[in-house]
Amino acid sequence: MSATFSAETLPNRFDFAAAQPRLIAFWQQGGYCHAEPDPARQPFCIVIPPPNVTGALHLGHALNNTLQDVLIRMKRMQGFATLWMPGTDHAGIATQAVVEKRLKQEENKTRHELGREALVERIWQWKAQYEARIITQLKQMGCSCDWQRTRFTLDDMCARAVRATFFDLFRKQWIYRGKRLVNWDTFLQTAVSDDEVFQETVPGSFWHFRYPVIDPRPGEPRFVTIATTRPETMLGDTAVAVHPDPAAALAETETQLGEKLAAAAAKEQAAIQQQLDEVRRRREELLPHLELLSRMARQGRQLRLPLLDRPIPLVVDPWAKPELGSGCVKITPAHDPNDYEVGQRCGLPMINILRPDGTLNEQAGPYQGLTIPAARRRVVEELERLELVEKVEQRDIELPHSDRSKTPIEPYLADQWFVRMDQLAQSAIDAVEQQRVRIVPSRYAKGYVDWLAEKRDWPVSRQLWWGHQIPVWSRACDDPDELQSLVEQVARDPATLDGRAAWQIEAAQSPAGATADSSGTRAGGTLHVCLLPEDAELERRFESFGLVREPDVLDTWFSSALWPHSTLGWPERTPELEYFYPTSTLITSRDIITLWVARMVLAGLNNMGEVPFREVFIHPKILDGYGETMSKSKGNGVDPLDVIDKFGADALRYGLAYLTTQTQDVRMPVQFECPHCAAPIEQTRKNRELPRLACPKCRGEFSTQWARSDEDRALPRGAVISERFEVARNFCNKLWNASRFTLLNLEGFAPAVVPEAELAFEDHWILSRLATVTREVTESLEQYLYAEAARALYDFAWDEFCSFYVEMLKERFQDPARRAVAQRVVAHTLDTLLRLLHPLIPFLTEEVWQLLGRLAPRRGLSDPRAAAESVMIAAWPRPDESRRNAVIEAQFRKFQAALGALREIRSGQNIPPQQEVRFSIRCDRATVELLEPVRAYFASMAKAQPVAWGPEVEPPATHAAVRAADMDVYVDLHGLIDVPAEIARNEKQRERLQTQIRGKESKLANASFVERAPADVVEKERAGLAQLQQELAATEQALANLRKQL
RNA sequence: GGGCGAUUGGCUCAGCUGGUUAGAGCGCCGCACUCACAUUGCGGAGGUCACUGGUUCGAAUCCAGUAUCGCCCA
Repeated sequence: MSATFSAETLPNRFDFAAAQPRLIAFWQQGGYCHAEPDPARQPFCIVIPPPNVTGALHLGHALNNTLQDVLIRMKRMQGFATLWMPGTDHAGIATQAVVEKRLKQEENKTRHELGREALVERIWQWKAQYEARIITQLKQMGCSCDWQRTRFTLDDMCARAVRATFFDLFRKQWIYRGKRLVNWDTFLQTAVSDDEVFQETVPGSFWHFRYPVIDPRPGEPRFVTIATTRPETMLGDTAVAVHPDPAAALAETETQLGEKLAAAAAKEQAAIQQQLDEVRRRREELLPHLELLSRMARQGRQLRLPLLDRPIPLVVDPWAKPELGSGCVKITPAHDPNDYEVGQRCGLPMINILRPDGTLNEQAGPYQGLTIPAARRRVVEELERLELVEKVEQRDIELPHSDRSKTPIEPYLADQWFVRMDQLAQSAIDAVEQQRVRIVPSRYAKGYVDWLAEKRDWPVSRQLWWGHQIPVWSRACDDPDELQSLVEQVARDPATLDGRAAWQIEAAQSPAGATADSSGTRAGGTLHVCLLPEDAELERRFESFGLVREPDVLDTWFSSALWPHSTLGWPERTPELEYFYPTSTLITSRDIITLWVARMVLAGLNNMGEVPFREVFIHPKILDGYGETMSKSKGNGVDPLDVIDKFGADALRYGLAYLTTQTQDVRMPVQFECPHCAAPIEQTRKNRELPRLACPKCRGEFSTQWARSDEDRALPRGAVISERFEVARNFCNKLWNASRFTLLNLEGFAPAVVPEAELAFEDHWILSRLATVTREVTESLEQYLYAEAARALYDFAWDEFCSFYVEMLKERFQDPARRAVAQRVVAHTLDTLLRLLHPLIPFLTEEVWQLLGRLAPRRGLSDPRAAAESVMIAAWPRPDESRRNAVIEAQFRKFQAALGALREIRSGQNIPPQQEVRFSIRCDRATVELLEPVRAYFASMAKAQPVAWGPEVEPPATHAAVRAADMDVYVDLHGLIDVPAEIARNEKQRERLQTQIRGKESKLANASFVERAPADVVEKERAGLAQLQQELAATEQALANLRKQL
């Protein structure tokens, strides 16, 4: 092992590509990431938001996991028993969708052709592939998860927790089955939740149809007109509604519009006035007609549904808006959410006309078997033939689409399992309102509480094959006696008696809420049995009773909701669960506060009786340069591995943390990188969708993620990266080189206690600054202020440690008398800086830590001791308050100001860098005291030799002057002066001073300012003014002198 | 329609509880490669802090409204 380094053995760039895999292995070998319950220490635990196995991780995940790792690494260094629980999510619908899509593309098969078992097998293969990739990505980012504990939401451990939870809720009757209108994805043939639906405006038609009145009486209309955007749904109509009191409704609308008009801005008034006129016109022309229809409805009059010739009632319901369309509305309870509610209120039958695959069923009569678009065309054609089409309008329609398949959603009446939310939601609201769970930033608590307060029952069944199959076996019995005997049989089964099985009865639908096919009256009901253990024999026994297992699986969020306790072993009371639960912090992005965070809280409270985590930190989202969210489907996604390849994992992490402020989303312009010449090519909305691009620099062609054809795929791939990481990469490199310089100068290092008296001025300064930065960084990270921590370290490491302290060391290292102390202080300073930076840039800091350990295995100022074998387990620095010294820091700022003045003059006078200048400073005695010890640094840092300093210093005959921090710095320009340049510089200076003086003068001329502002503020202004006036006089003098030399 | 957030130099962002000459990085201009680092150093130019009112002696900062953008919920 070499004990010294040379410039040859230490490269001048940090070779992250070589270091990363080596250090990952080193950490793994050390077992530093593994956590066991340890009663001697405090626990600190984070569960990872499990990335879903649909695809690889993108930059958003990189951000999310970086923030977790930063916190985990700091807490580990602070001495907590630290567990970061990793894992992935099966993401039922999303993953099944991608595998099905691929099956269709590559083999032109549907899942039904393949069969349940084979499809699930394929999805497992997909999962294995992506889980491995995700974990590789996390490891390469440096995530210090406890990999031994890696979980998957569909593994046996999670499955037990899911089953136990479902069983518990079922037994409490908090889970039930019911018919509900669901968002049906006809492509995937499953219900999707409201959260998986997005609205999209598409051009469509608005058809006005006439339905004949049955046996109209004299004076009554022969037809009622309704309008629809979905003509085929008329086959499922079970009523037409009219408002119960159209006059009142119109009056109400008119009042509202009147108020709006009075309050509206001028440019909006015309539009509102037009609406108002329209309402008034309607009251004139349409109201009598609507009132007639309303009376007819109350008399129980009926209409004839065309095409199917079914009599349907005219009903009254406030859903029919007199101010819109004809004022009447067709009611299709089984295929429209609003109509469903009307159906419930009016006790209408609900006729389902759809099959799961989106074709029409037997209820559609002659249209049976047609797809929705075909049925729509036929219905319109035939109504036209019957002359029942009044008119067709073209208009834009907001249509719900499935987020998963991107196809239109059909509202559809289906059996679904629900979790009753009233009590569960309330418990989760209380937890946040009572601050047992603290959400940071706190503004996000509002959305959480508002969402839960709706207490909408949670539909948890999904018509999928990939997921936790619902552990319920059911049998419908029309005959009440048969049901009774079945119940008795189940109730006396040993499994029921010993609590492994539970049952409930779903009453047969009453006619009002009846299903479409309820032709006969079912007086019985359906028995549901839930089995707790996964036990084939038990299942067979219950199946022998005629019970059939529910084919549906559970919503993915059902298993994710259990994540904080299921991963720790629940329902078993494992030592891990006892020790680490409740976990400490959850770090996630805002879009899943309701979907996931809220559900974890209520599930944790239900299962554990305790919240799942104490704090939730909500971090920003990463947007591209256009402010759009990044996603692979848009083509603006960035793969963290591409960033790691180009800039290194540390740069990725540091860059992300640097951008994590409390209020802003992260905007990150994205570039392609030409694989031929490495030129960055700005990504645009246009080029990001192309399969191949040509580099504008070298003309070379390359492929993108969209490459499909063999020809495109043969081209080299252009990575998608962001130059925003350059800043972080440069910072890492700067730090590497400062470390390199230190290492190259530590030869002969001998640890020893450094007495206060031996410390140089700059040592006191850097140690004071170090103590301050230590405190700032610790406090910032503990409050999730990542950007602040990163900035504090950036500024300290670059502008103070590198630009001043290391520069000053150059001088000291040449002096054998001062060398040893300098070595001890810099070793200690670097040591502390590495520890502070380690959570952000683990690789570089570990690499340097190891190198430093070879030269300075024992280090420290007051108590030199052996360094930890890895910085990862070194103690987190504690701010040494006794080192903080405001006087020293103020003095140092004076030195910096003097140096700045010299550099400014040098640059303004175009003095060549090699040319030494002589200077003097007029200043008070105290300043002389501090300048004396730093005398030598003026030569090394500004190539300037001090001639004199003190109160009596007079400027040389030919000079340039700068006033800074109560000092007049004079550079002797004898033989060097560029008079016009100096005049220009002074004129600019004069102008600046005059502006500032005018500002202060007018402020002080304001009587109320002088009277009402605090005395110290006024005094400060006066002093400032005097100062400026003095500077101005000096500048004027200098200008006069210079002009004489022209 | 409701809620939340944003709007600061060409770009990306700081600026906490009102008093600063409004800062940083990138980009730009000038100078400099011999001793840690050109992924660097030194200097410089560039902003009436979206708009309109209000509070105040004083507003980028507090309040109200407007506009634009983004997200969430209907």
